[in-house]
Amino acid sequence: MGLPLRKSKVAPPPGCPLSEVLTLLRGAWAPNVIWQLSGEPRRFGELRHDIPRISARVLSARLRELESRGLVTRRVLDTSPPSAEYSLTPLGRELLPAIDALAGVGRKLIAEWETYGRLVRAR
Amino acid sequence: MGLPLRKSKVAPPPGCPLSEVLTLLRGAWAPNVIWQLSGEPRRFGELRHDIPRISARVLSARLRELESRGLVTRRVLDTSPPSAEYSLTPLGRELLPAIDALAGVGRKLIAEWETYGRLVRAR
DNA sequence: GAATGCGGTAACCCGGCGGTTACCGCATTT
DNA sequence: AAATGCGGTAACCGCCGGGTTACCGCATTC
Repeated sequence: MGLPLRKSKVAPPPGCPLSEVLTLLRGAWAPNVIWQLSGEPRRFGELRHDIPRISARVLSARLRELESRGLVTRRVLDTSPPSAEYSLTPLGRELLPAIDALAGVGRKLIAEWETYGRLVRAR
Repeated sequence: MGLPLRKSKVAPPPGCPLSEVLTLLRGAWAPNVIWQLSGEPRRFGELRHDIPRISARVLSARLRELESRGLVTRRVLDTSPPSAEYSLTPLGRELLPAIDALAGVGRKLIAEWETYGRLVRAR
């Protein structure tokens, strides 16, 4: 016989908060950009240089996304040719511990995959 | 004059760990699936029911992904028609604190967006 | 015997994301 | 005068991720 459905006890949506913040990290290169900004402010060209395979198009997109969500500030420098400097806002910095936590799990995942031969094929 | 390039001081890649774990969370509905599994084990139909708009195709894909990475176990129950039960592995459970941290930031983000009228348009 | 519910899988299709290329104005360099 | 570097943007384009639909075998229910 089939089993009766058990109703979920956890809150209906994970709350959008998780999804919201994941949309920010989901775009290509987003984590790398944030990571690069975790230290000193960096200019567009520096970011391009430090994330070698990123395209200007996407870098620009990511930065403007993050800026519009209040995680990153853009400051135009009075140089010529004009250059721009990006840095994390305090709000943006709050992501760092969470990112560290994720990275920690990532390390464990990788270690585990290596010890017990990798069954991983998918993806 | 243009500024001289400053070289990045942070490790070249964020280490793949972050990227690795984000690939797991990046697929549609992945966070919701994990969240639902954070309590008791759940069956396929229950998951479909509790994540109303997910399609069977994607639910199946996410579960097999997570299983192949060692985050989820699948147990076939001896009932008829046969049913399957999914639960988080210990490794999978390690994600939960990190996810909580992200959700925490998510809540702050949302709060902030609401207090200071939302400039958010993108995405 | 037909319909229903279980746990999926296969095929099709469409939109959007991201890579590539070309181009912008401006100031310095050659 | 031409080329270079800065910080981008616009247009084009291909791919694949996810939604939709159809279908599977099996056992119980009507």
